[in-house]
Amino acid sequence: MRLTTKGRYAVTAMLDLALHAGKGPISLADISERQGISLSYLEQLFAKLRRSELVRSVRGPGGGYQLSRDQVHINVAEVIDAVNESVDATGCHGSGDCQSGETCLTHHLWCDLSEQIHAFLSSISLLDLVQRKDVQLVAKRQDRRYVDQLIMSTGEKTSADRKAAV
Amino acid sequence: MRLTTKGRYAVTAMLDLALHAGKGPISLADISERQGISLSYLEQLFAKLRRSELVRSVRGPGGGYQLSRDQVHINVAEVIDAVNESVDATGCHGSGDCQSGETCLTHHLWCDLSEQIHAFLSSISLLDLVQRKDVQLVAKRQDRRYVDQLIMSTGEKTSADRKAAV
DNA sequence: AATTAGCCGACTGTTTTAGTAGGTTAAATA
DNA sequence: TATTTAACCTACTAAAACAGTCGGCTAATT
Repeated sequence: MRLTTKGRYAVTAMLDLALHAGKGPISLADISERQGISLSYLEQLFAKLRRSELVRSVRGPGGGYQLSRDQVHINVAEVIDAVNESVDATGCHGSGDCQSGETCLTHHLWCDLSEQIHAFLSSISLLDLVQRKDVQLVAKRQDRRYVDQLIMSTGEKTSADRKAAV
Repeated sequence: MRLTTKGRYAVTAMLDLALHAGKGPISLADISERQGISLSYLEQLFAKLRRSELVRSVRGPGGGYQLSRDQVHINVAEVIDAVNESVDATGCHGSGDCQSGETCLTHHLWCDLSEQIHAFLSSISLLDLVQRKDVQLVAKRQDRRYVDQLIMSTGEKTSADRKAAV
C-alpha cells in the first residue's frame, strides 16, 4: 500500500472541480494554478480519472473537466484507486498466498487494516469535503489569490473589474 | 505513507518472537526459515528494531533476539514506525505547510486518515495477535514444517526424536 | 581453537515517483 | 478561414525507495 502525492493530488484536483462545479468546465491550467500542481502531471492523472469515468472532458477553448457524477456519489477511495494507488495493505492483494502459496502469519492483520482504511475513505464523498469548514476556508483563500493573479496579468484595476473577473 | 514488505516483515518477525517467547533467544536464522524472509534483510530490520528498543539481542552460540518488553506493551504501530515506514498520510508530516507554506485543500483529510490508521494499529498489541485463532493456526503449520525440516537435515527418524527436536 | 550468531557497511537491480518535453487533435472565436 | 485554446498522447528522465546480496568483523559459547 502507498499513499503519496499522486493520490493526494488526484483527490485535491477532484475537490477543486467539486468546489467550482456549476460554472462550466474547469481547465487543468486553473487547477494547476490554484492547487500548485504541475500541469503536465495533472494531465496524466486526469487521463486515469477519465478512464475510470469520474470526470468528463470538454475540448477546445472554454473547455476543461467536470465531475461525471453528483458530488455525493464520488468518494475518496475510488479517486485514489483510479490513479493506481491501491488502498490494499496486503502483499498478496488479498488472495492469501503470501508465503509460497500459503497464508503468512500476519495476513489477516493486513486484511483488517485494508478494510479499515477502505471503509474510512469510501465513507467520505466529495460533497462531505466541500461542506467542511476547513476546506471552505482554504478554498476561499485560493480563489482570492487566483483572482488577484488574474487581475495582475490582465492589468485591470478597479474592484468592479475584480468582481467581473469572478 | 507506505506499507510494503518492509513493515510487514518487521511485524511478522516480531510476532514470531512473541509466539516463541519463553524459550530463550530466537535466532534470525530460525525466523528466516519459518517466515521465509531473507536472513540479511532481517538483520537490517532488527538493527532498527534494536535501536528502537523493541528487542534485546544475545550474541554467540544459542544467542538471538527477545522482545524487550511484555507482549501487551508492544503494538503494531510502533513496530512499523521503527523500520521507518511512517503511518503518516500527509505530505507535510502533519505540519500543515503543504502548499508553499500554507495548508493545502486536503490537509485535514489526510490528518484524519493518519489518525484513523494510527489509532487502529496502535490498538493492536503483539499479545492480541498471538491470541488470534488464525495466527495460531498458521503458527502451528510453520512450526510443524520447521521441525520436519530439522529432522530431514539431522537424519533423525523416530517420533521420539521429533519430539526431542522441539 | 572452532563455531555460532549478532553486527556493520557497501553495493546492486528493479520499480515507482514526480515531473518534463514535444507533439497531435478537437472545438470555439476573431 | 486562420488562430487560439485546451484536451490528449507518448516518450523520456532524475531521484528515491525497495528488497536483497555480499563480505567481513566481533562477542560469546563449546
